[in-house]
Amino acid sequence: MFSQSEENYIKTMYHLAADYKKGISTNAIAKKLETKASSVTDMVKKLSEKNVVSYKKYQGVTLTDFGKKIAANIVRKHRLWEVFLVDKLNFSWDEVHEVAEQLEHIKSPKLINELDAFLDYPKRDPHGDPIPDKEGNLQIIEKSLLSTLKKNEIGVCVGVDDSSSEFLRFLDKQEIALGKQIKVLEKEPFDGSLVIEMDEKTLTVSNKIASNLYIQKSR
Amino acid sequence: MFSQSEENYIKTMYHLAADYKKGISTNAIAKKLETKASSVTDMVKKLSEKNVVSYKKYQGVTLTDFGKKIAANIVRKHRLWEVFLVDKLNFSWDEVHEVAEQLEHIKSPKLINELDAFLDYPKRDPHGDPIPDKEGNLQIIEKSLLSTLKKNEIGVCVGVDDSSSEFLRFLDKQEIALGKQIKVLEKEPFDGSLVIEMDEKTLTVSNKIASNLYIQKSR
DNA sequence: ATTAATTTTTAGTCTTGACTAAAAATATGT
DNA sequence: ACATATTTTTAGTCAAGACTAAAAATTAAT
Repeated sequence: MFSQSEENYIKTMYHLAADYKKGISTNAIAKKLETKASSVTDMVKKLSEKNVVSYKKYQGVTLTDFGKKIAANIVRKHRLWEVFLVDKLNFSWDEVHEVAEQLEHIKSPKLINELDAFLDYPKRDPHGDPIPDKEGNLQIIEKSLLSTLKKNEIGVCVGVDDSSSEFLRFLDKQEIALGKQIKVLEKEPFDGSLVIEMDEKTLTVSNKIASNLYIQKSR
Repeated sequence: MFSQSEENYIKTMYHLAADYKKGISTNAIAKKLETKASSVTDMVKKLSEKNVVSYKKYQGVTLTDFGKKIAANIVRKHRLWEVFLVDKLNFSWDEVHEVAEQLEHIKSPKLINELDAFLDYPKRDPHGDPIPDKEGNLQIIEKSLLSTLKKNEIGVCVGVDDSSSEFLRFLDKQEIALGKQIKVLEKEPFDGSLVIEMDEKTLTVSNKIASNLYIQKSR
């Protein structure tokens, strides 16, 4: 059994793993967790003792298979709770994160299995991120940043990269949501902004927006 | 904001208050929390600083009005989560306590208000205990232990005193549940056992059972 | 009313998880 | 390649919350 603090480290390393293929730096972890590198070193040593991570001094950290399983389970819980909050309790997608950060630490296998069933086995959370199954596997879909689509390409909005409240609320205001079909009408080479068609309406989005929206191309 | 540990102390004192009208002993708290009296003294000092309890050395502890409000809110959360677990997630009434002990510490006013609405504003938890409202008030009903009923008195089962798994599972086996109508057919003076009628069937319950079941008398 | 028994508090220690400052290792720039 | 900059680790503290053992206060008993 792991403490909340340990779980937060494990989850953070899981999320950082993609960007640090050959070992996550203690600094990167410290930045994400808003703590100090020295604290990270301490924790990493402890988790190494528990076979959650493998770690050689100065060489960065990687999750073991065991660690990955623990992590996937925490992420599973986090995302299921997000679905619950949005689908059942009228939370909007920019309000769920903090609460799910707390709920993900509740320890009860029955609770999470029943919750999964109650929500009808959702595959993705409200931001479009995949929910790991009980074994920790997650279904990958090929998605592209809207900014990488070419003129006249069409796709469906399937996720966001940045999920800050500001960005999510901006999307709400523009009525951009998961599942919406988007077609690229124009690409402005100068600033990278895009003219897109959505709901039979035309709108312009900046490159910054387009670089934070994931689209599953249709073909 | 209070730590989980502080909240556990506050809740425990709230429950003990009924039995210790003029100050709760540190020993009583220690027993309930399965800790040592010296640890309780430390915590009580801290909570006294925060105006949650009033405390004079060697004289026992009482919750302040502020403390009572905090406590009622924790109990409210605990009991609402219990309703959720039983009504929505197929938990049985003997399985909910531990999980609710964890869930009661989640901090989010919106979460608990929405949960309350989602559950359709329940008034009692799965064991028949009243759920405090947002202001911390709880609706009292007059209830009597089954063991105090007289021959031929009739009532409805509205709660349990002991809510250990063993007792609750025993009740399940006998099909005794909240809302069931019970009539006392016979009282055995020798051992205090009762012959009761329920669901048009007759059964005998020991005094120990009858002293742990609350009945609202009908008249 | 003293003594004895019990309860409560104090004093000091331990663990977890954080911190700062300094030392050690690695990375970078010319 | 070597000096400098950056990153990482070590060493030593700190606070929260628990513990043990001893001291102090209260309660009980004769």
